[in-house]
Amino acid sequence: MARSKRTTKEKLLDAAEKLFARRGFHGTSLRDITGEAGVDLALVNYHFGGKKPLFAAVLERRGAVLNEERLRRLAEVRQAAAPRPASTEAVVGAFFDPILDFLAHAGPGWHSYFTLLAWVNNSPEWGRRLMSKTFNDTVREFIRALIDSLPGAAPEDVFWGYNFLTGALTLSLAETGRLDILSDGLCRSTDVAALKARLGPFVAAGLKGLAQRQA
Amino acid sequence: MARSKRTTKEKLLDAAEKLFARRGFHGTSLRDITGEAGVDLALVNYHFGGKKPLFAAVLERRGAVLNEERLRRLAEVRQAAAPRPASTEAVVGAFFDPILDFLAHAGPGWHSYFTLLAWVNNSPEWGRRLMSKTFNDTVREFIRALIDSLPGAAPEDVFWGYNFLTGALTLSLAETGRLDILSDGLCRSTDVAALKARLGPFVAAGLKGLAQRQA
DNA sequence: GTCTATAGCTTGATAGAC
DNA sequence: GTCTATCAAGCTATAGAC
Repeated sequence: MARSKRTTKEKLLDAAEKLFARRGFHGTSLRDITGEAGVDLALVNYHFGGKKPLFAAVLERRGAVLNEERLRRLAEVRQAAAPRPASTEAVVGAFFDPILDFLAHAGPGWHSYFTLLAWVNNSPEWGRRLMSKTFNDTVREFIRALIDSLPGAAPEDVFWGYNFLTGALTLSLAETGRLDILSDGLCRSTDVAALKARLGPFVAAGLKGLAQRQA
Repeated sequence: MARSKRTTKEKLLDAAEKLFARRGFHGTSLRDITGEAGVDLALVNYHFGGKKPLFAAVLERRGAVLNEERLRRLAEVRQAAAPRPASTEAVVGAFFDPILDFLAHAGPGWHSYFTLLAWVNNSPEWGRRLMSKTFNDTVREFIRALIDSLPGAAPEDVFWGYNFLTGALTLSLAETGRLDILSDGLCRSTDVAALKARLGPFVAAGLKGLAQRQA
């Protein structure tokens, strides 16, 4: 969609997404956002009713799309494996690949959204309420699929494994640039292909190792 | 140390640590901090020179202690394995255990510090500069040990593996409570023993899986 | 729907008495 | 070292013209 044809609401959502991702909720002012969007300050309250509702709207806008794509891919890998359960690798792929594919091919808006998601997921202040609201149903479905894929695994181990999995993902999405410094430029935190090649294998192996551990 | 014998500087560091961990840098005001500490507002500038230097001082106070303990344990596991390199499991343990042991036994200050570390590590705004300054030397030593423990692994894989490892750790340290909700109370994100039993096995298995992946 | 103007408050920082 | 008092700037939100 051309820049000029975006509505005021979309301009505000795009600008807020970008700036909240970089500096968090408290580090971004409505003046920053309306300045970036090129619209008047008062329109935030007209269209969204305040700063917090704007923040929530940013999170929800792409959340539904992401959930839908994830569930579509999960159904796909389940069907391909039926009547056996889908493999751990396939389930993990259905969870990560929508994000990694959007990141690689779907423009800067999705990029900022994922950085923001990383920020929210790690925030004691926002993480529990906002992440749960948008993602719980989908995530529970994936955890069920993971449990099915790991015969003999204790559910507790899979819940903890999901926690590690999402931590590994979200730090990668935050793209702090720390990987670049630590590796002296050998790795780049913006290299989605390198991430995609490694995140799945790491996590699938980790989950399997966890499932086999002695209690 | 008794509460009354703490110096003003220590009171400010303790209060800042607690509040920055909960709401981040921009979400915490100097009035919040001096109120929590029970000291006058103007003393932040007298003792630290401003809000940002106070934030940096909070991060550095316990960083040196953590680095020292980590390196001590790394030397220990290396010596125990010599002349062979220490195992992946042992290196990963030397990296995680100081944090998990401090978390379980060393009081609320360390607890807040680790939550803050999780926040900083995932922050595009602060992550690169502040984490690198305090932790790069130690982390590079651990990555060297991981490479030695994984014969045939490409260094790129180990750098990415370190990224996943620290992501899994820091999301766990953030204690967002999301795990509790997702698991309907079966797991608690504050359960350090449960975390300690699972994080090492998950990460060691993940690193080994990554090292064996086809290029 | 958009804009101007501003209310009402909080922020980080500091000058200066003690 | 500590405290009072205050400043200039920034903040969210809103009333009201257009």
